[in-house]
Amino acid sequence: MAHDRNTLSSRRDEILERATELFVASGYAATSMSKVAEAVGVQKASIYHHFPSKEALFVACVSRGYQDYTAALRDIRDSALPATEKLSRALDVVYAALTESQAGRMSPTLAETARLIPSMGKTFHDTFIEEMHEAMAGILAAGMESGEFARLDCLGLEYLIFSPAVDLSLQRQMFASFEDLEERYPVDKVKASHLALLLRLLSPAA
Amino acid sequence: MAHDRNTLSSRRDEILERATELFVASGYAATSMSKVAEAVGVQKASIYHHFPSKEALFVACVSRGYQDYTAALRDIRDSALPATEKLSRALDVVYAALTESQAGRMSPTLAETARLIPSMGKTFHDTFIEEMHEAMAGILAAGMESGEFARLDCLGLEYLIFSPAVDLSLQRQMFASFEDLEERYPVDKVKASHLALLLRLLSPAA
DNA sequence: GTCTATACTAAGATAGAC
DNA sequence: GTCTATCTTAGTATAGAC
Repeated sequence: MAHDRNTLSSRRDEILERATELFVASGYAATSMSKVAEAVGVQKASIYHHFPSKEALFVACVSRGYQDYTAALRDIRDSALPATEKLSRALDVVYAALTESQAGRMSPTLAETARLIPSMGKTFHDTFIEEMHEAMAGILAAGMESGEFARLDCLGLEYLIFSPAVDLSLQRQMFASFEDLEERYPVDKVKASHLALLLRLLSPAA
Repeated sequence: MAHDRNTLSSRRDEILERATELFVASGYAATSMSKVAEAVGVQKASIYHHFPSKEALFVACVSRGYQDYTAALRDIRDSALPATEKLSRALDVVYAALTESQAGRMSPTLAETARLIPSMGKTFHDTFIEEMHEAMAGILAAGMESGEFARLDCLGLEYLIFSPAVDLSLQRQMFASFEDLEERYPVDKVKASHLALLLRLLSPAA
């Protein structure tokens, strides 16, 4: 909220960076404050000078990293593009957020942590899920209004749009150790197939 | 593989039952062997007489509970029903497996554990995901063959079928503490909307 | 703001009596 | 097969010097 004077400047940012890497790699429980300290190259007690608890550190790690994506989705919604183009670009953002970003690659950890730390779940829901769904709903509504999309039930429709990316993100993490990960869970192929099917479904011709 | 003489008979089964409840409620890391022992009403050392490690106990908990659903899906595939009816019943099974069963309600825990215990991930993938996808692929192929379904790209299609249920299961667990959980993430409504959209998408008329 | 040192707790697991 | 007792390790977090 105050200091973006330098890039990855302060010790605090350095801790967030290393801690995020560890949470992504090993999950919440298996990431100890000792390991974070070791990765940063300071003593454990120093971490506690910057963050009051492990929980607070984790929340801080998750909070950075989604804003860019929600903002990008809102920009698409507010653009003057054709609805099909909006949808295509929106899918790009959703898949990027869930499979490329560090926060997205924490999906299993996030899911598991959200219920154990209710405040975590609430924050994540309000600042990411709600934001993304709202922007996507706007894109769909505009397309239906203009006649570019068929008028369909939006409840299931939003699941058809978001869930494949969520599921793919999850499976890529769950089975990250598989040798044939990229053949079995290929982001670009799934996204392309997904988009084609959505456009067929949304086509007003039928 | 050997003993289904009585229902929930042995001490071993009792341990599995209580441990599963705890894993569902608190996740893997927060469920200690002490708590399992306490829930069963025995000493911790006794648990180790039945299971060599916490990891083995967890694997055993997950392994029981999915077989019924994969079998049910195969039965639907092998039935003589119309393709649309098969799909409808298949969705019932998928949503039940993911939102009603104890194993399904472990979805965040399972996701987080699968990558930390690669053997877990492999087992889960081979005995559940692969089985479910194979049966569903059979249902779709038969429908396309008979002309009841349009011939569509099966990669994205399988995501459109499974992922909404996966996502819903996940969110219901992540946000289980929300007061408006049932209004926000209603299983029956989502399932119905999901099915209607799938039938539209698969309609060969277009 | 970082260090050393340590308090405190609890985990997974084992030994050996009964 | 269950118990009591214990080993070993490691975690989160804090106190207080520098």
